[in-house]
Parts: sequence; C-alpha cells; structure tokens
Amino acid sequence: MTSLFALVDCNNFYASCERVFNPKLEGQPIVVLSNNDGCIIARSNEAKALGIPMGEPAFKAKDVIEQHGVHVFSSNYTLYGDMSARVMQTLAQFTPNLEVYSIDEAFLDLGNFYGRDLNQYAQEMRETVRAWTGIPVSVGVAPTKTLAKLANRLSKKSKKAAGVLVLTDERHIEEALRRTEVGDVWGIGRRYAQKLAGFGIHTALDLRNAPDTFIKKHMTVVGLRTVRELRGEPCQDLELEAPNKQNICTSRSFGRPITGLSELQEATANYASRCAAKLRRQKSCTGAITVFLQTNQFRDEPQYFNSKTIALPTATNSTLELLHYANLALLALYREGYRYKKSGVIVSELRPQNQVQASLLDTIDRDKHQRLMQALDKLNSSWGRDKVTCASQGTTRPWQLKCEKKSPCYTTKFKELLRVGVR
DNA sequence: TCTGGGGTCCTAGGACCC
DNA sequence: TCTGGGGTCCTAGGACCC
Repeated sequence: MTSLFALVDCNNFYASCERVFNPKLEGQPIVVLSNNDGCIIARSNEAKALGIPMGEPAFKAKDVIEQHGVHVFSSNYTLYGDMSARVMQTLAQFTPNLEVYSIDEAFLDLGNFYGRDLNQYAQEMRETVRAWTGIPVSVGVAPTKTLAKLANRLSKKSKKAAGVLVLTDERHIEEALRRTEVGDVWGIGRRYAQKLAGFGIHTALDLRNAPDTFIKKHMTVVGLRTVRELRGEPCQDLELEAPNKQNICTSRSFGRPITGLSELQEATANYASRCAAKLRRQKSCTGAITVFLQTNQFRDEPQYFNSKTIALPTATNSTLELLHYANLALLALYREGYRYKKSGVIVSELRPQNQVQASLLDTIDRDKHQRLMQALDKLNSSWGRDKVTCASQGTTRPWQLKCEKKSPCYTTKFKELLRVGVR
C-alpha cells in the first residue's frame, strides 16, 4: 500500500473568478486588491508578465496599471468563497477523501488509484473543473503532500506539462527536485532559504540529501518532516475535517486614520461581534479577549502599538458580553493624540461551549443570552450578515474599508433580490 | 493620499513545585 | 570533595502557510 496525493490549485484564483463572469477579460491583465484596496494580492498571467509583483502596494503599481490598461478589482470574498465551494464540490467527485486546504487548493487522496493512468485521471479532473465552474486549475500528483505541491508548481511552469504533472517515478522526482529552488519548497520560507544558502543548500535536491541531524538542529522537527516528505516518506496525512480554531482574530486597517475614541469603539464592537459569531459557528467559547491598536508605521508621525488582554470570569460566546469586555480593554488602551490605522480583536483560550465551567459569582442569565444569540444568528444567516446588530456597532461606519472597485456578487445575487422582494 | 487579514506549530527559557 | 534534579506550565519569539 503506497500513498498518493494530488494537489489541485486554482490558477490565479481571484483573478479567474472575476473573469468567469466577465468573459471580455479573457487575455487581459487583471489584478485584485487586498482589503482596503491596499496591496495587490492576485494577478492574472498577463499582469504577472507586466512585472507586477505579488503583495505590491497598489499605489506603487499605478503607472504600470494605467499604461497597460490593467483591470483592477477590490476583493469580493463573497464571490470567491462561493466559487471555491463549487470547485471543491467538483473535485469531490474524483476521490473518496478530500482535504480543502485553502480557498483555492485541495489535496485529494489517490491512494487507490495506482493502477490507473494517473496522467489521464488528472487531466480529466482539470477539464471537469474548467467545464463545470469556469475556473482553470493545475494538478500535481506524488507520493507525499510536499512532493505533490512541488509537482503542482512545476506543472504551471512547464508548457509541456500543460497543467498536470505526475511524479511517481524516482528519476522524474530527482529531476524535479533538481529544478526547484529550496525556497520554493512547501515549508521553506525566506528565512530558512537564506540560512540554507549559507550552508551551500540551494535546491530541493540539496535539501533532500542533507543529513537528518543537520536539519533537525537548524530547522527543528518541522523541517525534518519536510525533508522526509521530499524523500517520498509521507509524514502528513490528509485532514478531512477542519479542526476547530484555537484562536480567532478579526482585524482591519481603516479606510482613513481614526483619532476619536467613539469611532474606535464602534470599529472594535464590530470586530468583537464578528469574533463572537465565528465562535458560535464552531460551538466554542472564549476564556480571554485581546484588543489591539496600531498607528501607521509607514508614516513619520507619533507611533503607538499596544494591546490589552482581559481574562473572562466565565468563558462565553455571547456578543453582548464580548462587546462589554472589548470596550473595557479599548478604554484601558486608548491614548489621545494618535492617528490610528488599524485595530483588532483576538479571542483565545477557546474551549467547547458545552464544557464551560460556570463561576459561582456569575450573575448573567446564560440561557437567555444563548437564546438571543441563536435568534440573532438565524436572522443574519437568512437575511445577510449584519442585518441585525448591537447599537454599539454603529450604523454610519466612517472607519470602514475602502473597496471602490468591487464586482457584483454574481453567484449570490439571487438572495439579494429575494430580500428586496420580501420587503 | 495610498502599504492585507487571517492562521499554525515549535522551542527556549523562566517560574514554580516537590 | 560536594554546589540537586526532574516535571510542568506559561510566555515570547521565530518560523511557516494561504
């Protein structure tokens, strides 16, 4: 019994999503911006060819965008999330076991498919996803997740591969490792790549051939796992069910600098409320809440970075309670005279909601809170996020993000129409 | 003017206990 | 001469991912 994984990755996912509903964009350069229209986080091949780097602040790329008529979009996570679900549903037809690894990637267990023509099977996956969703994908197949990632990368680079690369033959694997820079291996970031270069390790093949003791010493057991996977020894299984989060964070940069306490209170209340909703969705309660505040580090003006954590007397996922403690934390943190750029709320020490230890001094009617939250979640899930909120979350939202170039929510629009109809 | 928003895991070292 | 030692918990920091 030998292991076999496919990694399927959507090509330039956000840019491809925009293109599906706007075919005129075929062959045109596209970029998609991060929240707040700050950085470029996705590029079509044509935009890549223009030399626009990933993560570039949008204002820096302004010239090249104008000069070449690059189409620019604010990110539309509702659309991308929905398209992602369609791709994953399609892929699920091809394996009994599928791990949704990120919004645009999935690992497939192909352990039972060794007898088949793997190239043809992978091609079939690719064509089916394209036909059913409009999204182009690349497929890498190999005996470990790390090698499947590597195969996927090469499948995109090689014209001959045409979006599919199967690495099962030892000679092909070695050649692939030779052609891959060590920093392009899954699990090797910039820092390790630099460090390894100092030891003469430049390619994935060099890394695979390094001794275990050396790897463990310089890269801990995590690095050792990566190296073993490069040798074809599976160290990472498929994760079929996403484990519950251990921390949940909601944070945003503001559309413009914020100075006043009341606006910060409003923003913080919204982040706390999102955290509470995320907690309830995974049926967890939090034992601690942290609020943080930051000024704009890119500007030459007084800087203030600080955070405040409050341990909760009884773990909770009630929006009302979290709003209260988030506000206390903010009041402890806030200093006048700064131009704030970003704030956020983190909930940690999460535990299952059915394992909460009640405090003897508890004065809150938890059943009542729970029923209220259930009603709130139900309303917001059928009528759209934030249709029902707490007063402290405000209504004008002057702190909110910029997203000036957002495409319509093509795939979820019907819900909007329904809403109008019912009114 | 304008610079993203989430997460995970591991290790080292200090505090504390017996 | 000998200058404890092992276990556990917590935190900060460093690395990585998309």
